[in-house]
Amino acid sequence: MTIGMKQTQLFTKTKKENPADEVSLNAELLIKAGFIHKEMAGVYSYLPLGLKVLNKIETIIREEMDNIGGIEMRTSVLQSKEVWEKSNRWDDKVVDNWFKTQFKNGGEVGLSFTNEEAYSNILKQYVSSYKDLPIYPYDFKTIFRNEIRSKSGIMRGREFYWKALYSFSKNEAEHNEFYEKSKIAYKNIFQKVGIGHLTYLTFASGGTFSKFSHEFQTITSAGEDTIYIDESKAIAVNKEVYTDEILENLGFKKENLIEKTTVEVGNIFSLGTKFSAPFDLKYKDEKGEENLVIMGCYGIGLGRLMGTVVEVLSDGKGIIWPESIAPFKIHLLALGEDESIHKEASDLYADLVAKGIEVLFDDRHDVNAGEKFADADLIGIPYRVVVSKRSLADGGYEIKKRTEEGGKIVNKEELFAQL
RNA sequence: CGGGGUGUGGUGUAACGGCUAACAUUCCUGUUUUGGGAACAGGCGACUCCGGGUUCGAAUCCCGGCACCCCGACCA
Repeated sequence: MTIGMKQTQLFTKTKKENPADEVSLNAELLIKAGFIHKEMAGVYSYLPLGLKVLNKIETIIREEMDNIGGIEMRTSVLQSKEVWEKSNRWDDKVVDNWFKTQFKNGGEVGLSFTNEEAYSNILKQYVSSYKDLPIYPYDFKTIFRNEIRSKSGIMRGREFYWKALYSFSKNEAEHNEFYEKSKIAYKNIFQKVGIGHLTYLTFASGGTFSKFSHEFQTITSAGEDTIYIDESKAIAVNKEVYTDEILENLGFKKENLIEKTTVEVGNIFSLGTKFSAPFDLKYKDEKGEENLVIMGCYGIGLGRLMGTVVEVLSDGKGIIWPESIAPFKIHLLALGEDESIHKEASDLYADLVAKGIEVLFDDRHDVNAGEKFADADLIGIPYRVVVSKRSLADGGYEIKKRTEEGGKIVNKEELFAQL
């Protein structure tokens, strides 16, 4: 992973004007600050700074998935028609948001919009005994959905990057045990990326094999969901299952619930045998009897998560990245054209990189202090360190948190002691 | 997919049916400046989304298409 980056090498530039074709805050800020580029409606490229953030989110998720037994792999983007016909999800009448294309010989092929079929099909080759289970493979992958209408910047795209884990268990009890573990892992993830205080485990409609699924919903006006939160229990109910009967079953009291607009940043789902049955995914138990594998799926959209963080954490000047997923820890600014200042800043940059501290170095010579400050605020790196004539006269460098107004002067030792 | 709106230099905007499509920003040159998008001077950059039509004349009006945005529907 890149530790240091010089701004003279970073080709992106900040913009003063909001893009005319974006309304959502996340898209406005991320485009102005140079994190993403809009290719078309619902399709964005990640520029160097944006990719840094995405990679950090990916690392956090990977750690949590590995912690609960996840094992990473990567399924193909091009998907076989035959495989999807087994679960009856190839037909456009069943799934209407497929992106499909053709081989030269005329055969049809799909661009993956989810992974249940791919995993079931692959694991059919490897799972045959109770000794093979449980297993928890997962993907980071680009997914395509032919949405009729995309919206909200990177919160809902036609192409997006996600993590999908699938659990393969011997029985319900084993499945439930993992399902509960996954809830904790998910909570950790949202906590780590800085939106834990706004994110609620939410009961949502389940499907064929379970009464409920669980969503992780983050409070933001940019969201599309409505949930009812019980603060005392720190859990919520999605509007789609908000009925008197269900509230009673779950032990919610209506008068304790607060309605909020939220965005679904993750969800976990019990699949039962919905896919293992059509794929004939079975194992032999200790008695030699065949049983269907019990499955679950666990998804997080990384772009949406990144967009949500921006929606939730920003001010009038720009983005405020949590340190955990900021593109860099430090934004080092050299002010003025004086070569001695740039030499000093350049040495400090080298020291920071040598210590493994991630730093974006604004080494531009011909840019005013005010413009550098404005850029730093917009980009939103947690610590700003200024090297200038004034700071050197005062005895060192000025360090300031993005969230604070004033900075303070520190020498090199004090600076490193803080980081 | 229903309804509404918008397409003009890289970006953001302006222009009555009528002069060489204007302004700001970005970018380039130079001078000055360097702690909150600084100043001055000069310069580059546009098939006004595409295709038709009306007109002496179209960025402007009409028709068709495409793209983008918003509301709704939809959303393993």
